Amino acid sequence: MRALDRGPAYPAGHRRSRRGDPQARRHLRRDPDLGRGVRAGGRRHRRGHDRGDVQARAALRPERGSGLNPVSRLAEALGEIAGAPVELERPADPVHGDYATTVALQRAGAERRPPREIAAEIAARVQENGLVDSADVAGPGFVNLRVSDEWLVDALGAILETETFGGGFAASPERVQVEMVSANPTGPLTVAHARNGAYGDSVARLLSFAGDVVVREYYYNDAGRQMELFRESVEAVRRGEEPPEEGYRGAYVADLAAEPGDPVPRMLERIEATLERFRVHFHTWALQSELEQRLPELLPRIDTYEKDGAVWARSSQYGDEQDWVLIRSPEQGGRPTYRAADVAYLADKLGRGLDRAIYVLGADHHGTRKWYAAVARMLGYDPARVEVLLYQLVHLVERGAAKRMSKRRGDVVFLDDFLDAVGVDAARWYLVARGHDQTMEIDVDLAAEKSQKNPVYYVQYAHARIAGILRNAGPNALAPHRRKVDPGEALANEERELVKRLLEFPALVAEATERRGPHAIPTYAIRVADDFHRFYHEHRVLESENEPFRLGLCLATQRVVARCLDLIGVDAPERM
RNA sequence: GCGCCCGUAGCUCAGUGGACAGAGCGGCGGACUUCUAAUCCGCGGGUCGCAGGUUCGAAUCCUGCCGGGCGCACCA
Repeated sequence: MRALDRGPAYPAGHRRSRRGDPQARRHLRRDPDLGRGVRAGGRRHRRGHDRGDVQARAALRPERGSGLNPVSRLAEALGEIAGAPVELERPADPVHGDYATTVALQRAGAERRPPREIAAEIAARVQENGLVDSADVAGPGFVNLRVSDEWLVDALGAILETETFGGGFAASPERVQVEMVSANPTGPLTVAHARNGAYGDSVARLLSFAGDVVVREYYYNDAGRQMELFRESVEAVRRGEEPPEEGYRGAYVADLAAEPGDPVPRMLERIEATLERFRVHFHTWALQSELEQRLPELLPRIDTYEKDGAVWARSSQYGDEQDWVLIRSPEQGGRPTYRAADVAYLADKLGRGLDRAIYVLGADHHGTRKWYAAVARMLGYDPARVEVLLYQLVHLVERGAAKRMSKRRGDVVFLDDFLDAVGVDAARWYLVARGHDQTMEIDVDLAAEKSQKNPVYYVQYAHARIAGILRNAGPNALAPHRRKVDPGEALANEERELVKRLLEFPALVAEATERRGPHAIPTYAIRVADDFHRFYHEHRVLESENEPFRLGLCLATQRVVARCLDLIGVDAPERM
């Protein structure tokens, strides 16, 4: 059993490290996970409320595990009849029934009996039991099931029982930190960073929905060579000179040069504003310079040695491919490398009561996977507590030709411009709808046009249509007594399909979370919208025979659609 | 050379052991006196990179090859 009432996850020194910065504002942040404002700094606040948060969440979570999920319940009941765990799937072809199981095929080998024979026995017993309308054997040994209208009506009732249908499935809730974006403040965020944010934030939202307590953190190097180059570049422009060879250029550098003072705080401010606009809300910001101050205390904790005047981590003995320099030799300046800060950072994360530290990194950093695991081992922590999530890179295409992004040349598509062109909803949808292991192409020319064809509007429209129906139904239509679903006649095909679609949600969202694959959510949301639009087209809701049932169906659909959209950071509009 | 990821319809992509492989976009043709037509219905389109293997069953798992992306720093 994991302790949930440990001390605060964040010591004061790390809550908000930009104090002293001109723009280290202490704004009250809206925290989507904890459902209330959380001050971005201050230990007292957190200590007083953390435990309560977890318990409040637990109380909001009527659905633990598979207990109340109708499909799981059916599978469990079938499992008892079959004498083996049963998984239900939805056959692609409707003639194969509502649900199917391959349990007979799987057991045939061990039992040394023909699968169809086993399937026939199971089907017969299920039929007798009255759990389903019909159970048939098909093909090599599938058991195809058709559920009754009553079962579907009850199932819809179960969906409507809780607004968090499908959530709260974490086996043992954890304190998780998701560190993402973490771009150095040497320029505005680009669409490449946006993929990081869209992906990482959706994973964070999934974990939160599962029941974990999630904190989003942004880490940046405020002291390294890149920052020097950035400041030098701005200074050069101010003097009317060319930026250094390896420096930064582009219109934004000129803009920063036009105003006096350190450009870094202004850059950070812009980054933060862009992220807020992109609906990625950070709780904490970590600085490399602060972590470096703790090196004297932390480095002795790990396995190091000196060679050629530098201090090395013996990471090759802990699972990495090689050893790495932590402190440069005096000839090279004697400063710590970023890997030294990595050590301090991970020690800090895992030492402050976090169960799991998640890094969201572009595929060009895949080499650091073994490094982080090695650091965890060197520090004496279980490497399973460190998770590195990789996403493939974003390529830009312009006029059919690949465009190489380089921030230094200013040859990029900034996230702000991308959002101006396509809107936040379309951008977030687009960036998370592809599998994270898939390289992604963004056609700069078609970005704006594409937005009108983005399936996100199809899904949002389903939500808005339902909102319209519920508005017209009036405030009393959904009072509990009227939601008692009670179809006056046999359910129509479109109604059955829609209920079954909604019932897929718990398993789908759990798998998406498990696999860290939020792209399954938009794919599913399209299916839900599909089924709803078809239903809508065929049947009237208001003033129909089945109005109570259909209103319940609409409400349940609206909630699932809204949940899907929220999980990927997209708005669910009431009108379109 | 070594490591990670990817090759599925014209294009962008779903589909990590099940039944004839799917969607969007693009093309063609239909449907609104109605709770929103940003919708619905129909048609066309694929040697799932190639070759073996495992399995009752493979786009999916294993091996090898071909093609593409990304890494392999006293840069971050």
